[in-house]
Amino acid sequence: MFSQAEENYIKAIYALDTKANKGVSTNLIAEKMNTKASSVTDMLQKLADKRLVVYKKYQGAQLSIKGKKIATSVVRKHRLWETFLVNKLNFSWDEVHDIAEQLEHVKSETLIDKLDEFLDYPRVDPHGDPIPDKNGELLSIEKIVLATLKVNESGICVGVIDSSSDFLQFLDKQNIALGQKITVISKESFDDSITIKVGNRELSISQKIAHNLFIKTA
Amino acid sequence: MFSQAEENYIKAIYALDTKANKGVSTNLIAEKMNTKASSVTDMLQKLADKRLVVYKKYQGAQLSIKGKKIATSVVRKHRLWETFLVNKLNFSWDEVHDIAEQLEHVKSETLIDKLDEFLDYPRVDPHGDPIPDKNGELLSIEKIVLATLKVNESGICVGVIDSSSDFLQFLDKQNIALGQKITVISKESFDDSITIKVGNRELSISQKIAHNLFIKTA
DNA sequence: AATAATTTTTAGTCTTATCTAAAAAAATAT
DNA sequence: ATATTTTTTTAGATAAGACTAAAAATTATT
Ligand SMILES: [Mn+2]
Ligand SMILES: [Mn+2]
Ligand SMILES: [Mn+2]
Ligand SMILES: [Mn+2]
Repeated sequence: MFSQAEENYIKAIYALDTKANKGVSTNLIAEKMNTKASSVTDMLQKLADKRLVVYKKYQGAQLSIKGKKIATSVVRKHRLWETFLVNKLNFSWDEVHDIAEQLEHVKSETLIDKLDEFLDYPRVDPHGDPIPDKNGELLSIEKIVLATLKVNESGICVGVIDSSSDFLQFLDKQNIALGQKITVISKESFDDSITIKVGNRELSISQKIAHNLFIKTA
Repeated sequence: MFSQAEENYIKAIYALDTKANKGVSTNLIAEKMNTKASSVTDMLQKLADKRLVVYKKYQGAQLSIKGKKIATSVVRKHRLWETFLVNKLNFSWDEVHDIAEQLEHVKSETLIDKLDEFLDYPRVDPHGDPIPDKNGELLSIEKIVLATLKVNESGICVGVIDSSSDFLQFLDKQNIALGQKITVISKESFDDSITIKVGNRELSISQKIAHNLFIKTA
């Protein structure tokens, strides 16, 4: 069994590990986890001893097969709990992250299996992120960033990149939600803002926002 | 906020605190928590510093008002989660204790309020134990131990004292469950066993079992 | 290629929660 | 009233996980 601290580090490495065959840097992990680089080094050595991570001094960390299994299992728990909180307990999508951050560490295989069943095997969480199945597999829907859509193109909003409370509440205020059709009306080159149609409303959003929404095109 | 360790100690003291105005002894707490007496002394000193416990050397510990509030709030969480696990996730009553032992430490007022609502404000948990309300109040149903019933008397089974897996599974096997009517048919003085009628079956139970079942008489 | 800046690691501390062994106090027995 | 036994506390260690400050390695700049 692994400690909450270990699970959190592994999850962070999993989330930061983008480019293949390159270790995730100590500083990146430290920033993500709000700790100091020295603490990260300590933990990486411990995780390496346990073969959860491949780590060589000054070369960052990569998850081992075993480490990756733990990562997906924690992510699975996190996203299932978020789904529970929103779908069953009527939390809104901007309130659930911190609670799921705790619930994801509860130890019980059966619990998660039963929760999965209770929720009717959801494939995505309230933020549009895929939920790994029991074997760690997750379906990857092809989705693109809204900013890349051209004028007159449209698609369905299927996810957010930034899932901070602030951003999610902003989307609520603008009545932008997952599942909605979004059409690009025009693009302003002088400030990179975009005018979109959501439902029957037109609104103008900034470049930054357009870069934080995932769209699925037909 | 309090650590899991602190919450567990407080809960243990709460559970062991029976006779008024007498501190709970160090050894009793140690036994309940599977730790050593010296660890308990350490923690009692810490809890006393934080005014959660009234503690004088060699005189055991008593919860302060503040300590009692924490205790009932943790018990409330424990029992609500147990209820969730049994009523919503279809766990059986002998499987939920260890999971609730973890879930009870998740920090979020709102979470527990919403869970309470989702469960429709249950008053007792799957083992018949009362669930404290938001203010820490718990309804005390008058219930007596089955062993004290006289021949021909009857009542409804409303709780268990021992809630170990072993005992609960034994009850399942005998088809004894909460809510059932139990009538005492006869008592054997040579081994203190009792013959009872449950539903339409008669069965003989030992003294020990009769001392671990709560009955509510009309 | 040498120097400067940045990143990462090491060394040493701290806190929490545990333990063992020994000392002290309280309770029990003679 | 002593002596013995039991309970409780203290003293000293250990492990996990964090921190600061300093040293070492790497990367970037001239
Ligand atoms: Mn977490
Ligand atoms: Mn999410
Ligand atoms: Mn607990
Ligand atoms: Mn219970």
